[in-house]
Amino acid sequence: MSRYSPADVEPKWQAAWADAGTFTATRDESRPKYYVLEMFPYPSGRIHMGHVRNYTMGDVIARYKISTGHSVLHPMGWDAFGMPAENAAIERGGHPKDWTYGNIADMRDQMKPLGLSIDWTREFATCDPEYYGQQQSMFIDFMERGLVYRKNATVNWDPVDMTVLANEQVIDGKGWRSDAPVERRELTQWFFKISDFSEELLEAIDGLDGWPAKVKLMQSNWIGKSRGLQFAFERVGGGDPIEVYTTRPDTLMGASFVGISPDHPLAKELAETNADVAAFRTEVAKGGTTEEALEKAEKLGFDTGLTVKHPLNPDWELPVWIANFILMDYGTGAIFACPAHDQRDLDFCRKYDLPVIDTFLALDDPAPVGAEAFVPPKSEKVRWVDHFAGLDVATGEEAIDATIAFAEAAGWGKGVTQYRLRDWGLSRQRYWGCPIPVVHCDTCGVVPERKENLPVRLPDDVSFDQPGNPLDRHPTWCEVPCPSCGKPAKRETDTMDTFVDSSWYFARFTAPHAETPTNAEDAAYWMNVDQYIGGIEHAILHLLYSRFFARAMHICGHLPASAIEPFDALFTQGMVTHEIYVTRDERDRPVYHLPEHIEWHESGARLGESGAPVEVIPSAKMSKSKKNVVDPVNIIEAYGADTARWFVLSDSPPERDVEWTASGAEAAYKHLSRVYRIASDIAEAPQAGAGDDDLLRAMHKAIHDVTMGVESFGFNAAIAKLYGFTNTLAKTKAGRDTRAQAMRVMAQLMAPVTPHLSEEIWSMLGGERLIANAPWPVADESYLVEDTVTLPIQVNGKRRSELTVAKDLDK
RNA sequence: GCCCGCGUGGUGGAAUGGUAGACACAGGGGACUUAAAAUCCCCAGGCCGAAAGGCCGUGCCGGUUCGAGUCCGGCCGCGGGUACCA
Repeated sequence: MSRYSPADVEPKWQAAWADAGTFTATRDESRPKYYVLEMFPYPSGRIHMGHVRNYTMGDVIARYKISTGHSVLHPMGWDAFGMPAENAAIERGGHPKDWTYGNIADMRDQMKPLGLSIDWTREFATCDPEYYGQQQSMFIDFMERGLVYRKNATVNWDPVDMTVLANEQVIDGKGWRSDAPVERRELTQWFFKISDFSEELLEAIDGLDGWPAKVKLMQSNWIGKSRGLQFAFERVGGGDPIEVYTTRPDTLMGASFVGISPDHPLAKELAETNADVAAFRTEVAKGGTTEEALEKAEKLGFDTGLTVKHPLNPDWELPVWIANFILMDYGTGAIFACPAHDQRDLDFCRKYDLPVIDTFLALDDPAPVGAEAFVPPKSEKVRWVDHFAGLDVATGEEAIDATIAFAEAAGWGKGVTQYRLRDWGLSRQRYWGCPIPVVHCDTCGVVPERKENLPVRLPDDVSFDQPGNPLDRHPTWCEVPCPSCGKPAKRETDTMDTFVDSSWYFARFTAPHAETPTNAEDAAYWMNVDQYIGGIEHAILHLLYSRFFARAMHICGHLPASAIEPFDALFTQGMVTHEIYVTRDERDRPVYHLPEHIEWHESGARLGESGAPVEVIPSAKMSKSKKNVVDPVNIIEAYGADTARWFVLSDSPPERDVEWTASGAEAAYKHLSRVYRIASDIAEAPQAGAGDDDLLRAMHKAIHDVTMGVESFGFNAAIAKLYGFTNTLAKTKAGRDTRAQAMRVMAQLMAPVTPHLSEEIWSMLGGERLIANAPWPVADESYLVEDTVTLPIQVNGKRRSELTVAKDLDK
């Protein structure tokens, strides 16, 4: 009997699939199509366990769908633009292009031994000019349809390096290289008008039946529809009134002050003549631009000395403050504060000794405000002590509606629907991205490049020896004739956010070599993606941008109306996590270390090289920056791809995070070896022996359970059933033919997960052609019916005994 | 801060509101072997008990229910996102 040897078996069957063209996707109108897609990888250079888990899941689905008669599209590509390539060029020299394409070649080499059912003829990278040229063409289409525009936006500014920083490059409010405190600065940037689609994107969430509820909820909250009251406070002593927006107009009688954003036009105007205002604006411009940084920053205020009149009582004057927690991007950039009913407002008023009007809404009687604000519940009834809108006892919702109606009737305010969703800023002041195909002309203004001049290619001759965007410093690349008037003009040097690249790649896979972004027939046949699989970390941005892009592409004629929701079903796999190992450098900044460089001693974890003690941080998402990554290549070399595939699916439910530990791969290998050994024994057994109903019953149960598992992403449960079926098959006294039949079914049920081993067993036991093309087995229902049922006997909800009875009492 | 998840033996986990811990890993015991590896068999939530059996047990506190790991409310801990990481 031969030993199971993946090193011999796996390449053999990969060659057989390639010869047979088993995974080449073909448009075949006679068969139902199935498009399965995993979120494509960033070419970091090494595949990791998260990739193996992600692509194995997609592969299980793809292979299962092939065996159930579908024409399957299962492509792979590379999300190849982005910062790490530039960082590599800065740190180690070389060119981002060489680094990226080298990484792609390396990763492809690591991925192919996994035996994935990928149609490699459709592979592309987003940094291929053939891809980003089509993207530039669509950008121009979007411009023509008013889906793109320019406006000012805030960026992280490193005042020492004189460059824009990504949020990731801001560490504790300081630039990662310069260590200088970061400032917020306004810059003219390109935007997609995703906010025009707020309502549509929100409403359509309801129809996404194949999406996880949590993702739909996150997207809804992100779009953040709210109804509120917009009205103006008249200035005492004249001047432009201050427009405010509030979602809690029912608290208007508790107003304490009017607050404006530091970026509000009035604040900017005051800063021109008042040095203190200017100094305050500079002070609060410190720090990064993330919502988290803004929310967590100390709440700071500045009294402008201006006052406004309360809309319901002209004698009631409120002070106007500039406050750093008010965002210019949301609402009107101005609010009124009600300390009695909002904790943040209360904290602010206590800090700056502003008036606090005692509770005028209460569950029972009005009570003086202490340290905690009473937030009126939206759905519970509350006594409305002030009767200005004709209310007595009402819910918050009713009070809000009544106040809006009251204001509208009186003519001093109007109900307004607001969305939290902001337009998508796509400008990046970086080299390694898709160039924005426009030209700045002194005469004609901003002019799109002519389509016949696309792609606008990135120049190869750039240097990364100084901070900032090398395109800005390029001596000739920027100098172009105006596409409109032909006079000398300047090319746009901003490149696109890499989210643009990943917002339509799924459509490009349907016709990766087309001369236009998509091809109508191919898009009509293959779209939508039937099953999309990827990490939960993309629940909001990538998926929302893709939903927007599909709509914009439809408007421009690049996708059919049926494809505006491009992903029929979404599965968010959990992440592969690992402990993080850290030491500190001389400036007490963290230095991360790979797991393979750590040694474990009695005293704890130590660095292998120096023996320095290592701080162990609890398991978190595997990431390059934290270096808590494990290389699957070692496992594939030691045990084979099938073992790695089996292992990543067997131990944890696919939607949950899994912490990688070294143990387990060995066990998976032992199990696959055992299955192979049992199959070999059967193949060599004499042609004799009786049938066995128990074995057939177990076989049909396994078909049923595994099919259910594969269809519902219960891969770990399906594998547990296969363990059980293996135990049954190992112990059975059934004859050779029945055992062979059962083992062929076992091979088929395992084939989506362990395709190489399954092919080997299939051929060993007389299966015809390739198992990859064999039709999926169907469970015979008559074998699934149990004759008896066991009933628990419970007394007061506690199990006391059990009773086994025949199901059919007549028997 | 805000939004969204998750929390079950030593470990990964299983369990349409109905016998908690399937299936594995690690561990213990045994068989085979000159020996080891490999393989096969058995044990195994905690506590008490020789056993039969009993009590406790799904992060914590409370609630709904004949019955809660599962549903509801409030905490605690961990993770993801937070618009320039991808």
